[in-house]
Amino acid sequence: MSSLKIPSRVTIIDIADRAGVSKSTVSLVISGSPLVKAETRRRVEAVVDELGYVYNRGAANLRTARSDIVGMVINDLTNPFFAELAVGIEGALQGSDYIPVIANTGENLARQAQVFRTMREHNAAGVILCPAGGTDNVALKEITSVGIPIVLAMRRVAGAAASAVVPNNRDGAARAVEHLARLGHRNLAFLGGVAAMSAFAERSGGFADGIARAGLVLSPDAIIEAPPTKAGGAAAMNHALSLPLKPTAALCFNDIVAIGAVHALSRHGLEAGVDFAIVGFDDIAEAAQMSPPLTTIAVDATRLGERAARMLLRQIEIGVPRVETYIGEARLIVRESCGAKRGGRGN
Amino acid sequence: MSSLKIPSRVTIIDIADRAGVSKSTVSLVISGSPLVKAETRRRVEAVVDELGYVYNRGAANLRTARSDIVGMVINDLTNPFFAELAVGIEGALQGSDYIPVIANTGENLARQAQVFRTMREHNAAGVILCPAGGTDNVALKEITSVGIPIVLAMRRVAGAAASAVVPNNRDGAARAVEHLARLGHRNLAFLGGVAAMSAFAERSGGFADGIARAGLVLSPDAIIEAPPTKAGGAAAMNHALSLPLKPTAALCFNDIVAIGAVHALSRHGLEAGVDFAIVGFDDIAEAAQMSPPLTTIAVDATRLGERAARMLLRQIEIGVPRVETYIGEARLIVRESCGAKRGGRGN
DNA sequence: CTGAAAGCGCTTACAG
DNA sequence: CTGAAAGCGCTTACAG
Repeated sequence: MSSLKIPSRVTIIDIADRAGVSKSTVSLVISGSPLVKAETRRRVEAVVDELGYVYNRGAANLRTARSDIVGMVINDLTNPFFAELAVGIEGALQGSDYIPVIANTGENLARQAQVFRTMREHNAAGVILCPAGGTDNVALKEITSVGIPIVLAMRRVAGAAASAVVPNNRDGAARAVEHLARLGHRNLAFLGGVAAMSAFAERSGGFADGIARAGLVLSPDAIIEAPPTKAGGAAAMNHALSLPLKPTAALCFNDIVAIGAVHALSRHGLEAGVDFAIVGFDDIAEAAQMSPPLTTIAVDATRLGERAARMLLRQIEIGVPRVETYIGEARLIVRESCGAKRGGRGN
Repeated sequence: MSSLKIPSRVTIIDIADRAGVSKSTVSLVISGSPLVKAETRRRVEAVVDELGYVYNRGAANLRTARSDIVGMVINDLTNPFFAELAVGIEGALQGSDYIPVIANTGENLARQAQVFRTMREHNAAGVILCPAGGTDNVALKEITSVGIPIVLAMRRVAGAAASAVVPNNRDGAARAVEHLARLGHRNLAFLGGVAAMSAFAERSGGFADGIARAGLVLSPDAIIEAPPTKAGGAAAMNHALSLPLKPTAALCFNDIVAIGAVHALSRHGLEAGVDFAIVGFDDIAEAAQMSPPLTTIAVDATRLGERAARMLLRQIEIGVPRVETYIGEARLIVRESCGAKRGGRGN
């Protein structure tokens, strides 16, 4: 039972005393300044090792009025899609001088506002935001008005002149519809998502594009809003199946919705990929594992996260606010839920 | 194009000047001290609002030699299981005075050491660690020796007197084996995981317990190590199927390994739950979605994360190092991959 | 109840 | 090439 002694922190003054130099010199050594004579540097470094000195970033940050904290503010971390995005962000920040503080807003605007304030109290160098549904331009002002760079990820904010990294939702959705049309489907539905999310407008817009391109007509009740959850997906599918002109295929707002839709289907005695074609969106890990494997639009969340982080880093570096947009690709991944592998509609 | 002016930070001095008090008084108001006269408080608060003052936590932390940063150091954030754990931790930290800095070590010890250093440079108030495989007691010293509380999550570190929050791996594994034995299996394998991980010792140990309790004999080559990945799971299953005494059932180190094992099975023309019984471990979200739905041991990652965070918060509060352990429950969830729903072995 | 003063651990012109 | 000094934005005894 050695009583563990907690040594009070070693500072540059301790180093200076021991090495017989001033703390200015120690500071220069630590920051790698070329001004310091090699011999002096060596002596100081020896003492640094000897005393087990640890740099105090908080003190340095205060002095320089900078910060090495970056906010990673995610709308829903329980969705594996956003978790992947977070992994990408974290990965791209490794090796940079910044560390990510993470916050899960759970689509809650009040919580998001709290988080913004915390970021400011910490003088965050920048923020990557997957905005909670309903986030508006004035909410972002809390961050942008003080010159903190912000990069939106996955979702945009209406009317905001903010940088963003998003997949090509519109194009991806249109391609999914074309694929379904090629398989012979004439009556399609778009399931899930709510209008408050920018991705909904883009994906359902692409759905409409695809319908038009395929020379089909867009039925007004073909677009069925529902929360982007499994339950929402199931509800939307139930609604679709009750329609007078019953669709034979659906593009879902995201993979989670698609999972719910597949469940609802089977509760009706219908099998996805055989009796009804389903296409998801995102390509989360589960998509390939589920039964039947889900045809979906892959957007590569990890890569989008990396992009967002790199964009933020660049903006922090240049120091002046700047609006950039990166549109990532959205690729159709054909698996079995659309029925393509079984030669089209099974009925 | 209004050129956006970035106002230099408003400080308590600005508030003091404007309110006609000293900065000491402003500080007292901000910290909610009861000493301040109500009238003075009101005046100061009005100015705080008027000037849009934002508290500078970095400055306060420097002065008080405290910090509100907590490290969340995760071995593999791409595994949805650990992502769920992270969600639990973050959730429990909301409303506390601490914010989580996240780092994904990717099972890399060098990276983990780097992260520890960063935590010290930030004077972290505490650390929640899912240790990278192979982490030893001396690695933890970097954190513990300076009195920073640490809570291990999911994995222990051999010989370390550190607090930990772990599921009852041993018991869960034993129960899985009993279940399999009840279904008629006599020849079982344990697939995946490597000895460097404490969970491997515990889960494979529980496997052995279960074998003994069922009155079976533990074949020396029944425990097949492999990386805890899909590829590892597939490799382990291939190996198992090449054994002279071919097993008819397997407990897998975790669900990811189980997914790989199921794939390998189908490449051999075998179906999980029909030709071969599979049980996973963890109960990640995919487990219920996959085909066949995976029988597994649920450990409730989110709740374990919450527990770990609350334990850490308590330790930070009491201020003196203390070793506690929380053992979470591990419940058998019977789905289809074990064949129970189809009446035992299908052959 | 309020203010003056010291100090947390750094960095950065400025002198020499 | 190195040191003395000022200061980042707070908190906290201490006096009054």
